[in-house]
Amino acid sequence: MAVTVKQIADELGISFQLVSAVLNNKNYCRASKAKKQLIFDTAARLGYRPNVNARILTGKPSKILGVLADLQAASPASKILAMLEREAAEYGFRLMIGGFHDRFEDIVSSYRLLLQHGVDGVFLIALDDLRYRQEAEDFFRNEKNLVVVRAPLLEGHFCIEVDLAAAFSRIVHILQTSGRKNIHYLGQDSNTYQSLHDRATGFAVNFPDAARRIHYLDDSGKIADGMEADEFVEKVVKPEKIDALVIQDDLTALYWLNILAQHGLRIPDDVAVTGCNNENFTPVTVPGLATIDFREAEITHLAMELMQRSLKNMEPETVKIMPEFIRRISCQ
Amino acid sequence: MAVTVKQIADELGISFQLVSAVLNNKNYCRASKAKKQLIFDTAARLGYRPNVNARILTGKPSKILGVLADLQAASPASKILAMLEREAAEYGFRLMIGGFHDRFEDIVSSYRLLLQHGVDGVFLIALDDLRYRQEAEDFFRNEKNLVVVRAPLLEGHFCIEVDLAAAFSRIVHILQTSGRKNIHYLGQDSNTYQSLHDRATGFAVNFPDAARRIHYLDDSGKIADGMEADEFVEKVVKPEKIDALVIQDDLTALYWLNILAQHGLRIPDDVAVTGCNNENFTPVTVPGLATIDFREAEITHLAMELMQRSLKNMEPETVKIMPEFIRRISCQ
DNA sequence: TTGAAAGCGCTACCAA
DNA sequence: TTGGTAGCGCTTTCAA
Repeated sequence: MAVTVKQIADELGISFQLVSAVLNNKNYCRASKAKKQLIFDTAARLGYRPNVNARILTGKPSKILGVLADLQAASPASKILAMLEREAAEYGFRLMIGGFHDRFEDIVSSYRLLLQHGVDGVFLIALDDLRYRQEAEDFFRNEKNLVVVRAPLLEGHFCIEVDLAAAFSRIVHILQTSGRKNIHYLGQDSNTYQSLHDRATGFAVNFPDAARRIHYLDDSGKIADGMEADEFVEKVVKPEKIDALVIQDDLTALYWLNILAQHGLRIPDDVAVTGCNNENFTPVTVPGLATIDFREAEITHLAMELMQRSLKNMEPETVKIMPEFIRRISCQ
Repeated sequence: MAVTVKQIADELGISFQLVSAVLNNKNYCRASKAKKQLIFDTAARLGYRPNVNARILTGKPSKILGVLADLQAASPASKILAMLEREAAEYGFRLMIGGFHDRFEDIVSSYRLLLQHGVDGVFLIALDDLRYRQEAEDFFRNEKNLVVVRAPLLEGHFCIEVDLAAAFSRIVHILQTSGRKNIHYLGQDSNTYQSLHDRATGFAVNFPDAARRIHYLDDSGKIADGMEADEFVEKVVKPEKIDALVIQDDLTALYWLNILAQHGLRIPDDVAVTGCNNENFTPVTVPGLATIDFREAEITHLAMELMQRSLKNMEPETVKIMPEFIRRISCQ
């Protein structure tokens, strides 16, 4: 059995209330120095650990933060969770996970469960699905202490916006500056996922004729009109002299890196290639793959910062984070 | 403010005890059918959610499971966490995270904190560091409901052993069967990390002359004796006619895939290459990289299963999981 | 300088 | 078929 304040009190023949007051350094406690020391010592000796649930019950903050995250999503959500745990621990918070995937009802029930456990606040991470935007807006409207990370910006809440559109626009700019003349985009169609949508949008702002430069991929890796990757290289990339491919993510980029090489195109000499996500393998591809880093460390640091502000009842705000372009040989 | 049993009771002019008894379907409750229905309806209408902390305080299980995990570790820990969350949710459990990294004190304090929150049990995941083996053994000796996943097997606890040694031994066997004559191993030195140690050990059991077949890498990617990778290919791989390289992980394998290709060696014709971890990029390397899958789905399923048994006070046991070799072109 | 009392929301037993 | 009582461990106010 865990040690309680009462046991410490009994041990010393005093009241448990005094013990509590002393251990929490309460200003309403005027115990003598000697007695204080005695209490501290006994607590340490007995290995006293306050019962968090009892404390929460009296209305104190739980120091638990909920994390609503789509952990099945692409890698950044897991990365963020890992770093967030560290960050939260620094401020004395625990993380409780509420997973969801694909169904908005799961988000709702996960969120409710987190509240039942008395979490002080909740991070919403990587709710990337645009179909739930309105529902989320409605459901969370009156909730307190919600910090939204990489998800649809929610009115009235603290949000961190990872500006993928700007990042992709910047890639185009860099490619243009380094002399690329015919820059195209490869990625999945973006009606559903905000982060995919943003990438294509960011790419597009640079071109009046963006439509013909954007080639959508279907789930099997083919071009959306049914064309195989090989065919695409021979019938589109080569004849049209495409000299730069901006690709939605590193995994897809790695795939195309290889396809292009197999067709005799040299990277970056003939075609520059860029990816996104800064996956662990990008430094060791051949050639090293230029990519975009989300700056998860900054994101999680900021997320905790915003959570603190929220807990202090400060006014909600949206902060933009500019992902970092990591230049590597594939786009020299 | 959250709705309480008392509010429901007041609303209906009855006692809150009755409400509690009815809502929990207690056998000691003999309320009339009509009243029961009334209580259920009112609870639903008011959106009643029981306060978990109060419930825990009365001694009921918290339905919270702690996860002690090194989230900074290589990918499998994050994967396992994500899947474990799903699995736990199926059985009505929440997960609370206690991170640690590199310091055993962190494990201890994280563990204590989890206990303070009244977790029903704790998963210990990816404590890979052999230096802590003894400390862990001692510290956890008398703890209850600990399920150890992919970590040093702990006496007296439920453990899941991912048999990497067997998997690496099996790779060697497969390579031999398919005619490879001179199989070598590349990986980091294994004094500290159990999982690295296991790989080399599994490789070694097949050879009386294992020592000369194992080449340790230092942190910078060089061979431990200071030789550069390029040099190694020219001075060792080619002259010694090494025709298979078993490599500790996929990322390192990808690196060597490229090094070998740059030196004119064909894969798999001249040299077969295998990795480990089943990282997302292995299907799209050139050629596709043979690898080892930890079978995280089975691991997490089993982990929950063992946790349930532990909660039922069944006898601790250790279950082995055999990782799956995924054959791809790199080792045909 | 200290202790008694009340209360957080809930469960469970017992008496009516 | 129901309500009273007690108690989980803690915090805080108030009285001594």
